[in-house]
Amino acid sequence: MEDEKTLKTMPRLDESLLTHIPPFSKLGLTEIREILDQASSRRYGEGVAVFSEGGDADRFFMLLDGYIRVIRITETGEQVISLHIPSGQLFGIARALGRDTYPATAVTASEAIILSWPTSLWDRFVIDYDGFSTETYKIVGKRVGEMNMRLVEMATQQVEQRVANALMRLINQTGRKVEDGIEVDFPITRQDLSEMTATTLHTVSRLLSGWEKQGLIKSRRKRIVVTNPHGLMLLSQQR
Amino acid sequence: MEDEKTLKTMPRLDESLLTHIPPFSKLGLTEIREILDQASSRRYGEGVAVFSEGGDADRFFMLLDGYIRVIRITETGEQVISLHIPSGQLFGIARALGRDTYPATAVTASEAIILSWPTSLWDRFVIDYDGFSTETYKIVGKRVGEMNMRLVEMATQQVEQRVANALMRLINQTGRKVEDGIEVDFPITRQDLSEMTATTLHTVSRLLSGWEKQGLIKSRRKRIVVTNPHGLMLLSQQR
DNA sequence: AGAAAAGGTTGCGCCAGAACAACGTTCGAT
DNA sequence: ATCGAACGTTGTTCTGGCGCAACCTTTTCT
Repeated sequence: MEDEKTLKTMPRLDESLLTHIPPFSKLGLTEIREILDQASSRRYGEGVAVFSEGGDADRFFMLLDGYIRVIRITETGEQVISLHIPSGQLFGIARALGRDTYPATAVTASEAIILSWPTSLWDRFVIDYDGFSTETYKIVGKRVGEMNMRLVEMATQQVEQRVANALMRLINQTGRKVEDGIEVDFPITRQDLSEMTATTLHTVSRLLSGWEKQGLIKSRRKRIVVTNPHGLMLLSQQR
Repeated sequence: MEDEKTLKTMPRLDESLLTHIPPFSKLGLTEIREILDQASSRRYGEGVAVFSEGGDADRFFMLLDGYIRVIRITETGEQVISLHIPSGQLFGIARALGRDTYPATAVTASEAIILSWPTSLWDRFVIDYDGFSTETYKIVGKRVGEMNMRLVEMATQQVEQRVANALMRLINQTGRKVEDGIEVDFPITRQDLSEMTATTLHTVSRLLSGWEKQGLIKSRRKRIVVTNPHGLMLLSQQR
């Protein structure tokens, strides 16, 4: 769980890694080259903490491949998953929100490849690269919007709707087409889903069993395939 | 509820209005003068919508006096209060998050005096006034932090704790000292509190009655005085 | 291979708090 | 002063889903 910092600066990162990613997509190749030359790259195993709540926000990150879960832990030890980050997004950008410690913990939900830069470079990026700031805040805006949606959901919806919603969101954002439907693209347990929807793993298990009987999903250990997205959507909206 | 736009440009707004307010406090008097000269000022009655969810984000606002409630309304017509904004803060800054419509509705929780500028000036402010952007994002960061806290609360705490928390937050952020304690500085109903904490007005009423019997608070219609903040805090933390 | 750990299922009892209901109180309008 | 609307209280009933428990299945470790 401890992340021993083995930051290796890869001698040659391919420019094409970034050319289609929002905060960089408006930049020229030379600029992207500059940015990459200052980045560290690292592979993380599944379930590893990239940074921890309260820690010094000394670096910011870009997820090249894999998935990241942003979690918070309460005084009583319960976990709450506040966000999933798909590949191609910046995260740990405390600096952009005027913070100097990380407000939450980031854990890899699957194997991941992550670029990072020292936070001291943030201001330089903002100044030097046109559009970088604007594009970044669009991402922030989206995340704020998502959090807001979840707040409203938690305040007004029943457990079944919330879990259905969470699952829909997962397959929309991180779904991968498989033969009989769309599969959540990283290992996910009942417990994880319960921590995303403020319920217990038991309730999630019962719901998934029910849905499987209705032919909406198929699931095996840590894997969920949604075979009938439309049916699931109806569930998430009903009432 | 409809707000007929009677935007009057006040001939002389006092510079001292802004000199101690974060995004402006680092600016010189001439810069503040410039900013004020471009602002419209308006008084709003209680319970008036300043802008509405989904509406064109054509202006951004600064609350000079009073309180603003940021609400969202679900398909089924339920309200959820997602934020209270105290005087001295910017709001409706959709532009800062790369949005071109307002993501929520802002309603005055009390009489209010509000400055506003056309959104087109936002970029100009960011460019022209040093530190404006940074200070603004600190505010955004704080709000994101608050939303996150509420998410965790809703996911892990019982109703009693949530309501106690909400009340603590209200008196900390907007409290006004009165003879026998600290009073919430704007009219607030049981319904309002229930919309902040995802419960019903009945449950809130019962809780407040209980707390009053325990000597923690005193309340009359639309007014709540916390007479024993420490005791309330214990409640909000317990378990 | 065998054991242990992690993940998943299912049954059952219980209770916090929602839903429903009826009534009291305060405020503002005329 | 009267009336109606908004706000608040309190009693009773009912249920979603949590807590607890027992057990099964798959994966990982040695």
